[in-house]
Amino acid sequence: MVTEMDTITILVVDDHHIVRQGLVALLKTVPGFTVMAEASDGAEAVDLYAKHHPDVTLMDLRLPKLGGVDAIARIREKNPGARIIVLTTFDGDEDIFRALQAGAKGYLLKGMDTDELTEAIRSVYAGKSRIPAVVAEKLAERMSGPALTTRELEVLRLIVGGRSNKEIAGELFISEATVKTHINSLLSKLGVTDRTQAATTALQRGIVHLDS
Amino acid sequence: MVTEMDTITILVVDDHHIVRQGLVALLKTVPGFTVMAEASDGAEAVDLYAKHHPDVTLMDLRLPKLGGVDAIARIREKNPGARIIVLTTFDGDEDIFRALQAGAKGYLLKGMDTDELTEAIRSVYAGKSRIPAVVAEKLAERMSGPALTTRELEVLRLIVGGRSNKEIAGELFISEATVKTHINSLLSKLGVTDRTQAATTALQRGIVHLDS
DNA sequence: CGGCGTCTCCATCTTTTGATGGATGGCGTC
DNA sequence: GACGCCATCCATCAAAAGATGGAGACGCCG
Repeated sequence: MVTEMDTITILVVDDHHIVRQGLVALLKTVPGFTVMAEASDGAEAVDLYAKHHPDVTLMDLRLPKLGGVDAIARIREKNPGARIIVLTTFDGDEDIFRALQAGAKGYLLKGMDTDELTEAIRSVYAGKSRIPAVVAEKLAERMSGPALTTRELEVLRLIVGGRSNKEIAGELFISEATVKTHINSLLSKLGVTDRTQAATTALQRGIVHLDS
Repeated sequence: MVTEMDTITILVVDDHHIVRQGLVALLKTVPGFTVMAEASDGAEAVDLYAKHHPDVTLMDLRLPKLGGVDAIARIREKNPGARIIVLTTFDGDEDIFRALQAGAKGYLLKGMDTDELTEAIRSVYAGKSRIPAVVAEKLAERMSGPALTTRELEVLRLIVGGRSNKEIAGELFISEATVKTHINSLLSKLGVTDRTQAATTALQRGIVHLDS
């Protein structure tokens, strides 16, 4: 139960200065919310969490130095009760999934209005978790397929990297035939029929990222 | 020349509520800047520009209804003197290029600090254009290669869409052999060796987008 | 006009890719 | 330990993709 008197302390984590400003400005208008700290990368987020122990943390996933997912994991490692809301411009399902695995309690899309944001913060603060319908849907879709094995993921990453089967075989020290087997199973797991589709859907679903 | 007395009126265009708030909050702290209007999509941006004629427009490229590039083009069609700064989280070179083609005078990345932002606004207001080094570099890189033809672009889009050569041939009413020719030339223009690389670099360079 | 560039189109040959079927070894459960 | 389960590995064969060389159509400029 949250009384009118309580003030919810918040840590904001985002590498974009403008977004941080936006969140602070937005949250300042809501009575009962206090932004107690701001971090611009994952490592700083971990430090600031340890120092301030905010009630709720709003965290972007794409962060320099230490990724959002890892930051969440580290924070919750030492503070299992940490209430963290992921706030991102839709990166793809896989990131959502991993963030929730790592212990995020909510997942919000930038571009939501103030009401949605404040309501989510209050919900999560109250111990509930909060996943918007769009996200839940994507999540369910992702769940449908079986998970890729470690090897399959490695191969997939190399495919997205533009390597040929021969090159993949060389880099993984396996035969080209084996590479094909892995490709075959990952193709069927992803529900596609060739490597190009595998690459694009992997990117779309956020299973791998283009490092630009 | 800008005197101390002048106030620069600004139109902010971004579909993310939070980003708009951030910009407004940020700009409010700078004396001489006035955010006179905010738009959340391209169509609204065009309308509000016509209504207010701001000195400078800050515009995101990824917008609902009417894309940022098109919005820039429409605004400058009627107002050739319009000073527009693109403000985006790096979408890929092609978008930068098209935005500048459409008449954008500056290109900023979200995540820049207040000084860079204000300086860019003042520069553009003064009639100069302002492209950060990172962006200029990418732009030069893009310029290096020859442009894809209309047909090649169509084929490329279908490749990214996961179509086979046979399917592409069917959709474009040409023979499969012809498809291969187009692919061959676009491969060399993109500087890659197969369709998967073509797909990923096309996405990376923002030549095509995954519509998710 | 004549030549030049370029976009479009097509056929043949080689390489790569993907489909299929099957073998090995680890790991947990009963 | 015996069993199934699954990840990993491999070989063979058909299909798709890519390299190469070349032809006709069109606009542009000297």
